[in-house]
Amino acid sequence: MNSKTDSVYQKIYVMVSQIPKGKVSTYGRIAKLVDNCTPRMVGYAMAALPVGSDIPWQRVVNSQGKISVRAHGDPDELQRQFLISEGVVFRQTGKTDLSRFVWQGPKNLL
DNA sequence: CGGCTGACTCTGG
DNA sequence: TCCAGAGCCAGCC
Repeated sequence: MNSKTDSVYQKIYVMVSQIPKGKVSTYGRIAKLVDNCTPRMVGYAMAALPVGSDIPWQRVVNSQGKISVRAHGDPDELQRQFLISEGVVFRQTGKTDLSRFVWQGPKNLL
């Protein structure tokens, strides 16, 4: 991986792409997986994604296990539908069970 | 080079 | 449990 040619955003996109179906991850967790990255950077990187991108941005939620509302792009309810169709269960509070669906990271694959 | 933008997290009340 | 404020940094004009 040429991290020198890849921007921080690109690293984030690659990391998000590693999230398996039926699992979710948080901005903060992705940030810890990516070197020199902060939770905001992850959010900003997602915000820069075009609609219908190859990146499973839908599997990224905030630390509360809830879907963050965005100004542009796909609506939050669409993101919720995507996760539900993947097997992720949402509580009536609008939050998902992170202790059950959160992606522990690539180390789990090693 | 300077200013604007933005899908967050943490802490305290 | 919910709400407000502060900290934070890469991209793109």
